[in-house]
Amino acid sequence: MPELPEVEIIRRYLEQKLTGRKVERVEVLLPRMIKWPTAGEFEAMITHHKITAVKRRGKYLLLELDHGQILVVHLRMTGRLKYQEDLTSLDQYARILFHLDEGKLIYADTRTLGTLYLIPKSEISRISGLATLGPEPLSPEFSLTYLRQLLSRHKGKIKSLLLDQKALGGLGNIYVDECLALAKIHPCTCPAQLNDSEVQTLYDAINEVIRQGIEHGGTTFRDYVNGEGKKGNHQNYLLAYSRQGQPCQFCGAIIIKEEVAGRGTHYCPVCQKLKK
DNA sequence: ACGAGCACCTGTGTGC
DNA sequence: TGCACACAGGTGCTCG
Repeated sequence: MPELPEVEIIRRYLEQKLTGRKVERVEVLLPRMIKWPTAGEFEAMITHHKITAVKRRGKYLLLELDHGQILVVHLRMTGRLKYQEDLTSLDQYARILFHLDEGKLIYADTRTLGTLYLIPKSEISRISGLATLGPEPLSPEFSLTYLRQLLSRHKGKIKSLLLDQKALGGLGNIYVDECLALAKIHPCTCPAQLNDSEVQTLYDAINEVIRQGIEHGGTTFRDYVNGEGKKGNHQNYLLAYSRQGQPCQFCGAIIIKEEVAGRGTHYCPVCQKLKK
């Protein structure tokens, strides 16, 4: 479900609500959500500890605790992390409950594909997806030079490169389609074929799409809600994603959907022509 | 190095 | 109405 903008929106809200809170009790309702350590150890090691910071890397949320352990959460497709004052309206798919000294933190997940870890800060690189995460849009590490080098080395399709978290941390299927639509690049384009001005356009598009996604509170189709349980607004601003059959905002041609890199892919066949 | 296929799960929308 | 099937904001594995 959530990509970088959605996770960042959740982080910002949870940071306000959770920083300084103490965990008084943990209830793991579905033990297989916990990848490390065991569910029992997970409960015991978090209990009685304070949350000192709420951070994010790519699509991972990192809740730092006062004893040097970090609660790492990846929401995958349908995970939700919500703060609420009490349990009067508990999510039907609640999988883990954190009872705090003030309020509750709920991990809910419909498809249960999400992953949670508790790991010492110094060993965080044992989570392979985190260790190999590439630079994020809007960060200093994501420079034009970096993107240019990335593109020159990759032999596959541009879409699969942008989805690769080792290349770039935080983009997912929605925002990749949006970046390519804004930059007017066909998803099957061979990255090395892009000229300097197209690379610059793509670079700006990636940053702009992510910036707007955050500004609009993320994109909600069905499951995504922010830390407060509310939907995002960016679905109202999309250029391509889920707009198949509707007119392109730039030229009026009909947006099409087909499979690229194993994912449903939406683009304008006129603006985003494949260069040969 | 890359793509394809599958696995992990559950819910929803579609067509018959 | 019921059933079967495709598909879904992600990632990691195997295989060729």
